[in-house]
Amino acid sequence: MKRIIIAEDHQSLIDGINLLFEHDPNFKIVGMANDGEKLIELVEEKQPDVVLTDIRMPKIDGIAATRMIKKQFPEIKIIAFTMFDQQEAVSQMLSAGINGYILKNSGLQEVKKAIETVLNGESYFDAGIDVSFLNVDHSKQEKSILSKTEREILRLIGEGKTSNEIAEIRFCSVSTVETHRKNMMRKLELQGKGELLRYALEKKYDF
Amino acid sequence: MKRIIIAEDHQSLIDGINLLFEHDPNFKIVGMANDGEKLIELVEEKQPDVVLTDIRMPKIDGIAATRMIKKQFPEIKIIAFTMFDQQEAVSQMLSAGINGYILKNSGLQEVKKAIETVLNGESYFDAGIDVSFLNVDHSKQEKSILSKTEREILRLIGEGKTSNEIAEIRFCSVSTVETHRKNMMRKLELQGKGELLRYALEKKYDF
DNA sequence: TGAAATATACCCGCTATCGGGTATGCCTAA
DNA sequence: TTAGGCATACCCGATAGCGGGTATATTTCA
Repeated sequence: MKRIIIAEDHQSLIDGINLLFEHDPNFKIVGMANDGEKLIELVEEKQPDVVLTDIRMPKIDGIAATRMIKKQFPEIKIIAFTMFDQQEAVSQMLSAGINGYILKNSGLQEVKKAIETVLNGESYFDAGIDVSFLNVDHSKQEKSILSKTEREILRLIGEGKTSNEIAEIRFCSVSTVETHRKNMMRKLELQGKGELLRYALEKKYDF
Repeated sequence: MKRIIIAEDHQSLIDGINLLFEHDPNFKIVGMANDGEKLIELVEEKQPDVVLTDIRMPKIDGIAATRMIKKQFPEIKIIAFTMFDQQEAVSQMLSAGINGYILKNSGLQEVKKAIETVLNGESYFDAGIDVSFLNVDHSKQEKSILSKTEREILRLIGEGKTSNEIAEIRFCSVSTVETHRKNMMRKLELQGKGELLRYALEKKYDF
């Protein structure tokens, strides 16, 4: 009998998955969390076979939670259950050591299939996920590594701060902030007005 | 035996609700839709006792769908099932003639309770909803949610398109796009250069 | 040691976005 | 019937963000 923990901030969805496994002797839901912090606590306490987790959650997000769990319990299988089908989310989750990835607009049978597959030692990826980029993307990520200051500024950009505000926060000139912006854009091969903000928001789980 | 139709773009949630009523002789799910258009068709065909609907859905949103259904079949009870607890959404839904309003981060028991309550002729509002404004703010409900065109443009903003590109895509003037931008910023009470992009990115998975 | 990366700061110029308007025709809800 | 929301489109002015530079001091590491 395989033990499962679910982390998901919509209780209605947790209830649904609960019902799915209620009368199945092969699986048992041993814990449910509405945020990442609770998830970590539960995993440490119960040490389940499989974790099903959302990405966007209060307190600790799914990517950070996955990293923490995989570090402590590498044998626990983790499946991301989310509405994101963005490449960024998928690749971040992959680097965090995820075993499967399913989308919420798939049915619950997909959930069951994913759990069975990862317990079998294989990976499971929803058909709706574009995995074609996985071969290409690896080389591109190595040559664009931001420095500490750049990441700090990128984080502030992601928080909605303007260059002016960032300069004030960091006690430096606006020119310096702008230079860092430009250097980041060059490194990340971005172009256009909002692209750095977009990048900051999409990558914000890296910090 | 009461007949229910569900409209919701996350199949997993539909499956969960389905499981909830599967072994209950008092209720029967007679239809499921993944968008508003399908919902209208289904309601006309099946004429259920209760409709459970999301607000943001493809093609026709829940508010418009509710208006259409209530116009044709005023006796059908409609419950909004959504993650929005914004006053605008609640008041729009109220004026559309909704009978109940529950949030997705409530449990499935809440769903059952809501359905039973509205079938009893009463209204049901989730405890998580701020209804305090209903008595006070009745005149002030002009803070509506975004229109169809506005949402379309917001989606394109979220995809990184500039106003110029959006104008080309939609075969309209740049001025029009800019006006919609400004109207959205007014409605959403946003200010500052990147805020609309930020909003678009943060909300884009909620559709 | 010396090249490369990093952090700091400035220059000029461009333009998309934003904050104010105004306007007109259409459609719907009260 | 009529007020209000909606979609369309324009005006002006301000400015933050970007593109393309240059410059210098420090740190890192091969």
